[in-house]
Amino acid sequence: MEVRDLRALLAVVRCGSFTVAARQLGFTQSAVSQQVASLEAELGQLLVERRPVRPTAAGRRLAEHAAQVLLRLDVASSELARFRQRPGAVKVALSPLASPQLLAVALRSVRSQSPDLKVSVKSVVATEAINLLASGAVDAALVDGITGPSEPLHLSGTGLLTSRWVAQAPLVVALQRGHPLAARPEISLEVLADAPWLVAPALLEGGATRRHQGASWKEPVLYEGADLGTLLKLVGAGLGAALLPDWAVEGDDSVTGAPLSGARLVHRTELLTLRTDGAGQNPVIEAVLALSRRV
Amino acid sequence: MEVRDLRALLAVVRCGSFTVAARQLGFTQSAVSQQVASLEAELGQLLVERRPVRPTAAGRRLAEHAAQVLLRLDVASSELARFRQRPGAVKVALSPLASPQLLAVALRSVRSQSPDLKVSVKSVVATEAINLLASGAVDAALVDGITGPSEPLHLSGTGLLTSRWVAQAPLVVALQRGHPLAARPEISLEVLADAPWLVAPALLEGGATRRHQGASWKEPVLYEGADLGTLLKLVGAGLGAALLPDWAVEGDDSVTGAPLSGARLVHRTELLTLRTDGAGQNPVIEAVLALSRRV
DNA sequence: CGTGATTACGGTTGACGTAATCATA
DNA sequence: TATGATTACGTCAACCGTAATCACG
Repeated sequence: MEVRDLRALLAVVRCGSFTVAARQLGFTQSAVSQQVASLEAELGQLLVERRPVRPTAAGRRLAEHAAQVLLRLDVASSELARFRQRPGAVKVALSPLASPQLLAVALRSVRSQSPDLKVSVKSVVATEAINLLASGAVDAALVDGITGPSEPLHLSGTGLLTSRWVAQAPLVVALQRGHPLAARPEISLEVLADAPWLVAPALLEGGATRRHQGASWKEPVLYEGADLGTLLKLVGAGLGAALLPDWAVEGDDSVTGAPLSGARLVHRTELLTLRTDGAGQNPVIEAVLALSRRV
Repeated sequence: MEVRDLRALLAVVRCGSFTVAARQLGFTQSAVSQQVASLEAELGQLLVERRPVRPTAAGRRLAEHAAQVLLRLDVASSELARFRQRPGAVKVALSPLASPQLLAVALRSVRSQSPDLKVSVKSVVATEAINLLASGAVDAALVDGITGPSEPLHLSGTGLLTSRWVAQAPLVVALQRGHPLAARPEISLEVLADAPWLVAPALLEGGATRRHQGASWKEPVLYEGADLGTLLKLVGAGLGAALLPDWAVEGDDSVTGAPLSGARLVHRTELLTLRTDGAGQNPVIEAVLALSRRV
């Protein structure tokens, strides 16, 4: 089981083609074919069907393992690179609803203390943050999501990274102002079962909510963007209800937020970093943590 | 980053010697030296100090990653091997206090339904079970431990394996019969802070208890064996108190179990298996799960 | 037939082992 | 000085690319 072969398998499974996988990897089609064949020989079974190129059950499973192995190798090499050189610049990834206030205040305090430090912030979808950390493109990531009050956010690559809880906010059901349900002091998800529903996976991963809503729920309207203002306008226009952290609905007059009852869910943002194990910590991380402790 | 090199690094770190690492791996000393050197060149930093051979901070961290990567590769190859051949025999690992009753009943029912199936059971320390599963030496493992009522057992290799909750029992404080504290209806851990304490890591991993007992606790007496009878005799002889599942103290007349209060902890056993994703399930696993659902 | 995967084959690379060298307890 | 890691170097395996072949749409 060579790393190279696993990388080839993963690329082939993802691309659905030896040719384009080879292009991606910088090999010839022939080489990739041999690499996959070598895996198949070693394991004694077919991993991808050819013409059309489609993974077998075994191949699909091995590809999952391969993805995790390669991710960990990336994380390892990023971590080790960080052992070498102390950071002169700090890059932070930020998912759309990840308490930007917190980061803003932290950055201000960092700027005042060490003005020569280069700081850059990059906005990303939550699930992308792990890859950025793994590849070393960012030093830390503030990501957010919906979970139970004492559950961690479960992101795919967790365990490799350290995640620290940084902020937590109650969830509200965002409704068009004047909506009949908005009068209630609290709303349970069951009440909304038949209401139209807006889902914005790029803005806020609602993994936990999927589990809470039964099969009886309507197919939600999908908003593929990551812009909060647009989503609020859609809600305000009566297209549907959305689940958001309470502070997110403050800005828009056409939308009201009704507290959620029943479903024990919260909005949380966590700070993800590579495990650097002491030794020369990142000033931005320190500042964010100091703030979150005070809040 | 080659798998071979990572394996070499890990062996060197574990053995504290290039020579014996090489013997373990079936290489010459020279080869291992070159493999580690190759890693060091690639990462641009020293991973192990020589004379004496000791990992640097970076090396230690990389070795941790390496261990996880190699474990996952083992799991992958075991899983894939299982895709090939349907099992004619079933091997189960069992940690010392992992509800043996459950397995016994399950095995009886399996024997009656398919008498031609070879079944073997192997007793192991809980932490060893993962390696056995990964190497393919066993098909399933019943492991137990102490955690919170809704927390999973956190074992190092989890995430690679599927773990299913199979049984749960209240924890009791095992005390010498006639012990002054035994008269109480319930005992909190705080009350026992100054009492002598018996810890048996091979018998029952008390990971969670470590967190619950403050620094003020006495250094516990260590019992290195994995034999419940012996531990109970030690308790009965007044050597100290021990934390055990309630059914474990039934057998011995010199010991009583007092229910635990305050600390929200339980004893749980979980069934660990490779992810086989449907397709030809293991009859023993099915039987154990069927039983646990009934209980 | 044409696109795309496999197989055949040669060149080059690089990994391991032997043996000599070096360093440290 | 002896044990044990590194370095030098030759050999051999294997990996990749080119090119021919094969198979499926």
